[in-house]
Amino acid sequence: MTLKKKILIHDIAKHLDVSIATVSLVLNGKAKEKRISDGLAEKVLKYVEEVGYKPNQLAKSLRTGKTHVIGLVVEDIANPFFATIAGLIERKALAHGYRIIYCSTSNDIVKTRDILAMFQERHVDGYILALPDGLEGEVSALVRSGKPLVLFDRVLASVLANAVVVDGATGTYEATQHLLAQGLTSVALMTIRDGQTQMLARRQGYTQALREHNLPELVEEIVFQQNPEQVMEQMQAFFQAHPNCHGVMFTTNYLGVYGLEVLKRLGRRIPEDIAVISFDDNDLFRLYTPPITVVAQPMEAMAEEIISMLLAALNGSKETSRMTQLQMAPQLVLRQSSTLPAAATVRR
Amino acid sequence: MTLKKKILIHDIAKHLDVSIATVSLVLNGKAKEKRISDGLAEKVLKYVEEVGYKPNQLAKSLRTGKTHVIGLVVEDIANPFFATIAGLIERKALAHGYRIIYCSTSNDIVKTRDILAMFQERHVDGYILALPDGLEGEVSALVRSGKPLVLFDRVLASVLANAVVVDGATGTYEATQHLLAQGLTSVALMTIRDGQTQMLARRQGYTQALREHNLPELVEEIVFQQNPEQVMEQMQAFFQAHPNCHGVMFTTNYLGVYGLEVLKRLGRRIPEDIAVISFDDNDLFRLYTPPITVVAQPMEAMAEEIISMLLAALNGSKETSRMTQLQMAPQLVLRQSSTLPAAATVRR
DNA sequence: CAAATATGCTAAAAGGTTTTAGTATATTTT
DNA sequence: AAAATATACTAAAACCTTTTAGCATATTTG
Repeated sequence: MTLKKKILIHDIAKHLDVSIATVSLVLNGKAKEKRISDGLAEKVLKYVEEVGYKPNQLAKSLRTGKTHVIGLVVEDIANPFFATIAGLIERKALAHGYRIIYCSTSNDIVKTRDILAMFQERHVDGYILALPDGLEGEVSALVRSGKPLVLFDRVLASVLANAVVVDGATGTYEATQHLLAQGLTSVALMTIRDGQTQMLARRQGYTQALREHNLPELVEEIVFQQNPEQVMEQMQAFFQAHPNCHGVMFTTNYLGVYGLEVLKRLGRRIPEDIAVISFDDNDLFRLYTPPITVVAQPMEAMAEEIISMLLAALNGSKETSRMTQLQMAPQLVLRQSSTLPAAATVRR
Repeated sequence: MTLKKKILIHDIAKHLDVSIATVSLVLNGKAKEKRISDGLAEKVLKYVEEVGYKPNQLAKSLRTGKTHVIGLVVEDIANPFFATIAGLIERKALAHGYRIIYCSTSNDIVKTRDILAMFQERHVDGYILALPDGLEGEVSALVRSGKPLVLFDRVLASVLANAVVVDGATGTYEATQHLLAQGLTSVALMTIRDGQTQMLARRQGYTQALREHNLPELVEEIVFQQNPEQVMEQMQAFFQAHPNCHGVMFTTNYLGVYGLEVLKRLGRRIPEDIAVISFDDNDLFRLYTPPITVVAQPMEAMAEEIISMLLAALNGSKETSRMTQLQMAPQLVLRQSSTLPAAATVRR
């Protein structure tokens, strides 16, 4: 039960009767470069191993300015989309020696501003960000400062930065086409009232598809940051007000979940009474009765791209830094919820 | 676009023509204690505010040994249970000025050992841990070292530490009773092959209920860390081998999800052919057809207890430290999946 | 053989803060 | 009026590294 005092680089140096600098250089792989003899380097390494010395990361960070920590900002870690992407990012980051410190924004601008300031204070080496609208200034400043940074899921209107997003417009366009091709004439879009770019893109794909069929749009914007019951009430009112709407597309996973609950309460059969498609895939959609057609995002590939983009920025020279904007293709996963029984195909 | 150099405490002191110590003391609220005059204190505060000086957290941490970071270890951040609890913990921690740095263990002992070492290196102030078995030594050492620490979800057999867990035995006991009360005579338990304490408790509750009814156990242990397809194959084989099993209980959310998929593939009707209950609640279970009866854990309350327990340890004196083990009651949420149609009640 | 270069290592500064022990003056007590 | 105490600060050590500039000594070059 010996309260053994934390061992320091100084102790190593003393014991081996060399200077602190020597130990440090060896430990940081600069022995060759700084002409420490192989014999001595080996001796240092051996003793360090023996006593299990680990440099104090705080002191190291203070001196080098590097923390090997990546700040990850998501909308809500409890949201399956973000939880999944966070899990994947974490794993890949860890494999490259980086840790993740994360925060959820709840899409609250003030809270997010605080989070960014906090990350900065903590000297994170890089940022992976899915931000609410309204932080253009902060992010621009960050980019200008040369901090490695990757936006994902959504970008900020006026900010030029590295980004990995999904081509939501094409996703919803194809999904809407799929519904219209079956003869539906009244397809609604359930989205959120918010300027987030990914939501705008998803809406645009829907709009384009309807326009090509000369059909009117039917968009319901869910007021943001209500509690679940309020959201569902709004949806319920919408569906009741539009009994002739026989198809609906939800622009994000939690809207889809709420929507399913509402349709269930209303006793609407899927797809007989109303065809359903949601953005984002998850267990619920896959296993629901009937299984829900979704526009799935390529989670694994996105995580991979995000991390490698960030690593490139982390390792790259400040001077050569170029912004990369990557748009990935989503995948329409057809399931029963959007496939009308043959009889119905013509009816509407 | 001025590349303004980071302002330091030294700059503040110089500009106000006082010592660095004075500025530091004022900033840390020790002006009164150290008898800095009100006038000067105010002047310092004003100027600091004016130039927006923020102390370097690394330097501060190096000096004080406090980082205001909490290390959170979960099994898998993409698992809804852990994602939800993580989200709640994050919010509450933030409200108290603590940040979260998290890692997923995948129940891998070696990986977890690394994570703990990493947290230590990063000087986290406290730990919130849901660990795989086999790290008794590490955690004991951590506890002995006096580091604030709270285990949750599961404890470690031989380790005495703060902990917040759910009374899983009672949860499954009541759930099983509920099934047996309806006349079922063959109820299976689908659990994982692993010594995690929460799983053992859940199994025990099931065992006790069956014993009271003089019925034989029917336990299938899913081999850990297979891929989804393998898990489902194992389950499928089990259900096929036990056609007379008319009730099943899953001991954790992802087993439940896999189970539903398998039962669907097999065309078994719920609850007519087989009644289903799962541990943990989530959107899928709530909205499934039929809705799935669950043993729900009190997420919000657990998060609250975890954080307040950790904060108590963080603020408490080293000397007075007492271990608290808290067991919370889960809630059996009855839904259709476990309620047999009247006709069936007697049949079996 | 002197000068130049290579080799092998180290002293000390730097990174930015907190905190202890102490100093100088002002005030109170005896 | 001397001694004791209170007041208002500050100098410098401490936290633990990394890294630059430089110092001996050994080797090579001209």
